[in-house]
Amino acid sequence: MHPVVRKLTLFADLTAAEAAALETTLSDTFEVPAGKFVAHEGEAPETIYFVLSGFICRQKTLRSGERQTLAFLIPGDACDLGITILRERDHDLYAQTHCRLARVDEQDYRGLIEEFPKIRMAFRWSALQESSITREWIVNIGRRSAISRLAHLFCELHERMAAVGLADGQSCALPVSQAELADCISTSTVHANRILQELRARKLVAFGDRRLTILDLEGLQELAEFDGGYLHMSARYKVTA
Amino acid sequence: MHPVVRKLTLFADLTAAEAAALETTLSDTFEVPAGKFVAHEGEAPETIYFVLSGFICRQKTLRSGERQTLAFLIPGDACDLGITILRERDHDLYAQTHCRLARVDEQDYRGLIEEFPKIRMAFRWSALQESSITREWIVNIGRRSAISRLAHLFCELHERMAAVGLADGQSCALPVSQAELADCISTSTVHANRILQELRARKLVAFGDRRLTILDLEGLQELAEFDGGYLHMSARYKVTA
DNA sequence: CGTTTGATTGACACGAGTCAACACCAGTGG
DNA sequence: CCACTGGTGTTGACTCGTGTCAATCAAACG
Repeated sequence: MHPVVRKLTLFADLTAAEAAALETTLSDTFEVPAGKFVAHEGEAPETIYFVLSGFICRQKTLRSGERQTLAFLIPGDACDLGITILRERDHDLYAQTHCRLARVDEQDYRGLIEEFPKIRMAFRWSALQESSITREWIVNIGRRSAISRLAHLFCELHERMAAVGLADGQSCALPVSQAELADCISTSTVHANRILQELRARKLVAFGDRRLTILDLEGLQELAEFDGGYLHMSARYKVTA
Repeated sequence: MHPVVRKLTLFADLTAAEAAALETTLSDTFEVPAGKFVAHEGEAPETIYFVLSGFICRQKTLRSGERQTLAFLIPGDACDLGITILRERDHDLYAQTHCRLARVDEQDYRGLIEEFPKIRMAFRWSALQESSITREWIVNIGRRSAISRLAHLFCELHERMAAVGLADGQSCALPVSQAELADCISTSTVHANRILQELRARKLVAFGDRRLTILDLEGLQELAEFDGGYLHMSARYKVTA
């Protein structure tokens, strides 16, 4: 199934017609090699992007050169709906891995959601979910210990990957270096390494070879104080009408 | 001028008809005493709120009882546009001060933005601004020292207050205890106190009596590495058509 | 007036950053 | 085929920013 269809299906069942229209709108795709920026802070946003495969990071870089990752965008995620009304981007989009993206211009997007209100609702849900995740990152970075932060990040990413069918049991792709994990949880690289070793030593996760495997989900969630409610992915939200 | 009109005017000049329609839609107002929760995590969101006066905080509380503030909502700010499609709120809304809010239900909001596309655009801008602020908080908490964090928070709040006409020169209301500042910048109360004293000693700000006064804006911004671009408030964005 | 809330201060502990070195591996070019 | 390179992971030693605990003080309040 198309990754974006799969994602939106978490909120609402789409008809064949809706899915087809969505795929048509997303037909202008392109690839980005790992390590490239898709867009830079300060640029004028021209189009909306959707992630079809690979990992995209939102991030900012400080004057000191330190980086802070703001979000992971995984296949199915929309990227900056509605942003075209802004004059400048406020952060960078970075291709963590080789990615395939779809480029959609505002007109086509508008046309799509006007014709299919359920798709509009689903995108609205997706945007609310992203806001919620961003807020949870504030809590994570602000109030949890480094080891809990990393545990929480792992819980979130695995749950999101699983939700769009990209997890293999308790394992999913996570093609991220330890330095990049550190940029997510706001620690130094060295400390991220030590924390990761601690998680391994506690037999909570295995991480390496660009994959994350959760060995003890309950233990990990307990350590992270993870409650997936903020992801708003429970089937209860489903709109079928 | 009505605070919400004032806020949206930062993005687009509203006609008299648009302003009037907006005010009509926002006519169902109510008050909340300081210290009360407007809404709790886990509740089903029924309506959208708008802040007419006072300060509202988004926040989450951890099991340990520690709190993390996620955002300040000041007069003119919309609160959770579109949230009614979610099953549960993912965080609390807390009245920092005595507040006057407007309650708008989804139908009325929908009607308003369908009739006035410019208002829809302006709310969209407002939502994008809030997302951007949330991301900047991640950078702030994650990558800046405690003193820079507090300086940055002060820069942001003053600029936002000034933008909606609620600053008196370099001074604005900031009815927040030091413990609450600590909840914003993710430090302990004790450390927030020491940091604040440091800012005072450096003659950068005066803070007390529920007011913030910036004594040296350049120095404060320098310390905070503050660049207001992320607020997307430059007049360049104005839509007059 | 007691009581309470918020601000302030000092002493001490500890989590996390920094710096530096080293191991490992995949390329890459001679 | 081997030396060289750069990126990534790992480790140890040391430093320092912040948290914690506890006490004191001021102002607000019933």
